[in-house]
Amino acid sequence: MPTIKVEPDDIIDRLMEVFRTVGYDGATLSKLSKATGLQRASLYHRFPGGKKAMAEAVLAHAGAWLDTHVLAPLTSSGTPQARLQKMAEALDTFYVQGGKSCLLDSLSFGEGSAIFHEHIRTAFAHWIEALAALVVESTGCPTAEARRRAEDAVLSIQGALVLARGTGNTQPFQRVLKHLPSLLLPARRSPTQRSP
Amino acid sequence: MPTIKVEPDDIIDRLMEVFRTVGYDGATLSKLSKATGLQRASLYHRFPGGKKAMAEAVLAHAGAWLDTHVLAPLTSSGTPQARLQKMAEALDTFYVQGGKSCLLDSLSFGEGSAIFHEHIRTAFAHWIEALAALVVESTGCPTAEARRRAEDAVLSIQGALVLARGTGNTQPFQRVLKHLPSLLLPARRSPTQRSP
DNA sequence: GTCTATAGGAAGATAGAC
DNA sequence: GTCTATCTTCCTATAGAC
Repeated sequence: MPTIKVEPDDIIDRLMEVFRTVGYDGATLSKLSKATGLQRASLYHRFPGGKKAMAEAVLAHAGAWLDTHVLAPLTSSGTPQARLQKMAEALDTFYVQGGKSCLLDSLSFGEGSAIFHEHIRTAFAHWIEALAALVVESTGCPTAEARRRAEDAVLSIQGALVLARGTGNTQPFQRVLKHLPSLLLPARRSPTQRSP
Repeated sequence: MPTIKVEPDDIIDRLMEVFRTVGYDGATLSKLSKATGLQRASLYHRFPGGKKAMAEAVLAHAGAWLDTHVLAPLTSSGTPQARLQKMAEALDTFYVQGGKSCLLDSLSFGEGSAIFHEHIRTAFAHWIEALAALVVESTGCPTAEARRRAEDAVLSIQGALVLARGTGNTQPFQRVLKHLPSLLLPARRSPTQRSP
């Protein structure tokens, strides 16, 4: 146990950087090797399950991060605005001001879609449920309406990341983060009703 | 010239189905061959530039579709609501009620990101500009505000597709399409100002 | 214009030395 | 725990018959 343990989190972070940038099919062992500084065989020593196991470890790491930095703040004490603010700050860091893609998007194409579909599905579900619960608790609005707003929030974040990747413009992402409170906790008038 | 011409649009459609589902890196010649019913060599006969040329043809085809079914209706005559309705119907068809992904998303990962970035960037730009022009023309609001609303519209569509692919739930996509008029042409009150 | 056959290389994965 | 060397499979792309 006195042997120096090479931080596995560093490795995971570097693997994640590859998967979120090029997707599952694009993440070749060569790229993963280069990104981590480890030879292919060394990666197989740490992840006997190969590339699939690496992506699963990355997804698990991101899931834990979601729990800690997004879901936990949403259910903490403090005003709803403060809790959303915590989440927004965490997302801003995780997505590097909108410049990095979401694994839930990049891993849902190609071979990854079949392998990780259940994991991706539950990640979205937990995120939406936590936001909807906050909306219900804070506004007392019906659960169906709260769920719609929560879906809109998550969808806006994901869309802003797609737009940022496609255009190089991260302003929409910043704007979405900033307007999360007004989207989720509007002062009055049901957003389902629109003017004549 | 009397030789029967095998519809190239059918081929393009089948190629597009592969690229939008698995991305550029995931689109192997085997999958493209199986999807089109043509052997690899036959695909190279039609697309001497190989896989890259196939994806470019698909992207050009989608770009032409965008011009015809999205951009043209937006600049046509008729009420703004009617024009947005035309666009929404076209998008609903193109994305198969939210069940299919957008090429601008799937082709922006991995090797495709470098190859198609400029094409993707301009596609987003034209789409947003056309929507912003409609907003300015219809509401007379400042161009900066119109552009924000246009970005929000595109971003919501993209995010809804990501969410649909991740969760299997296409209701948010349907809701986004339905609420495009209220998002882009709200009756009153600037959306940048939120209540105290 | 389509096919079979194949070249040449990169993919994921493993064996075994150190 | 990391490495070099290697295996097998699959990849993109081409040659040439029909």
